[in-house]
Amino acid sequence: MARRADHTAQELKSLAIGKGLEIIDKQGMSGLTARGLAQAIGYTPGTLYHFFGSLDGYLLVLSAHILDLWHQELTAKIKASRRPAIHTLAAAYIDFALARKNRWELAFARNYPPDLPLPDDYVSNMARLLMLIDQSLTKHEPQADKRHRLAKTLWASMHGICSLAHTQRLSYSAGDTPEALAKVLLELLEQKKAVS
Amino acid sequence: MARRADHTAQELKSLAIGKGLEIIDKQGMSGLTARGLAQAIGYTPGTLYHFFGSLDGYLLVLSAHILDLWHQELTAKIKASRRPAIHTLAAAYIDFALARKNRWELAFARNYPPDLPLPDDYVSNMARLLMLIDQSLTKHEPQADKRHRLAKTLWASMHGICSLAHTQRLSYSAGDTPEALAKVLLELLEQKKAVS
DNA sequence: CCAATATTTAAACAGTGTTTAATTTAAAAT
DNA sequence: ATTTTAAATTAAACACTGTTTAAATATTGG
Repeated sequence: MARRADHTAQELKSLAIGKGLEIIDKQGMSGLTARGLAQAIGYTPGTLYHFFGSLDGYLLVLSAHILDLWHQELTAKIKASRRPAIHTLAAAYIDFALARKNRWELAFARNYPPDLPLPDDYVSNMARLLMLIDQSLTKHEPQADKRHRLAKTLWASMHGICSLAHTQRLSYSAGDTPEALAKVLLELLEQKKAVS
Repeated sequence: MARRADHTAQELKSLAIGKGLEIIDKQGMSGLTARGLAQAIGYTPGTLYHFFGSLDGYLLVLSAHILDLWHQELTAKIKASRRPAIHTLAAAYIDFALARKNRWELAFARNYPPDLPLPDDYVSNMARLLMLIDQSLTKHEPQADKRHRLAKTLWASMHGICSLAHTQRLSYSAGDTPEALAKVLLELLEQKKAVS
């Protein structure tokens, strides 16, 4: 058939994204299967493959959407807070990774086959998040190229802290919580300020 | 049967670990299946389940072995090098994560069901690696509890850098390689020294 | 030698992502 | 208005996965 006239191509994609987000929030990554998702939106797996190419293709579109939602939240939080943006961002990253770990796992930690190209939306939404960090570091590093690299380093470091927490590799003994480690990291950053 | 007398229980376990390492090096994680491994050592999947409980159980034993091998390498490298140990360790971590990415992925990045307890060997071997970092930081932070937390933070940061590189989320544009980011991280550490 | 226990296997179970070919529908062309 | 043409949809099968089961086989201790 051409489409069933129930939904346009765009409607169907939105439907799949919305329902997928719901499933992931409730059941985690392992609860999201091609058959399950297809049934939940009233279609069959073949239709998903027709529009998204593969389950990984679909997950990358969903990831881009998650990054977009989160970027909106973050900009609002930065505006609303009186703390330095870099502290707001660090706290928000940890909160996201722990409180919405299923979204975090999909958007930040999932591993895809290397030949599958990342969609433009995913790449640009990720770059936009990195820019938030970059902008919060103007006082620590005025030089643009150095600042950009510093932003990437801090982003990767926060990611590592949350990644180890997520995979149970961070023993919380002696109060070594993700928050505590992030504090150590930001203190290193502050001392840089004091020197330069 | 009781065992076939081909191998004792210990021999069979060693056989499975050795062959699994070989498979992972050559074919990556996706190449290591219960059926494939069983056939490669001349047994059937049930035997693996008898000794390891589950495939995840087996993979954790294999991970502990990988950590052990790598700890030996690192101690040798530190002894052989005249550079500060922390620099040797950072370079070695990146080298391991990139040049032997399949081993790194299994030992450091794989996610297990939260109810499955990590074997003692795995936990202690991981702690031993962390101790190497800790020991290399005595000049940066003489106070033991603070130093331990600093070690964890640096370890997590290096892990994050390699994790993002592994999952293709680190655009290498502008020369932002894992090595370059590690350099930024270590510079932050050096400036701490200058202050305290 | 027999009974108890440990090991091993074949087979089935319940799923997974994906591909195929056939079918249905809508839109475009005549 | 009718016939092409193309797109969307489905059911079914394919080729795997990890895991469980029950039966069969060996080895060990009595």
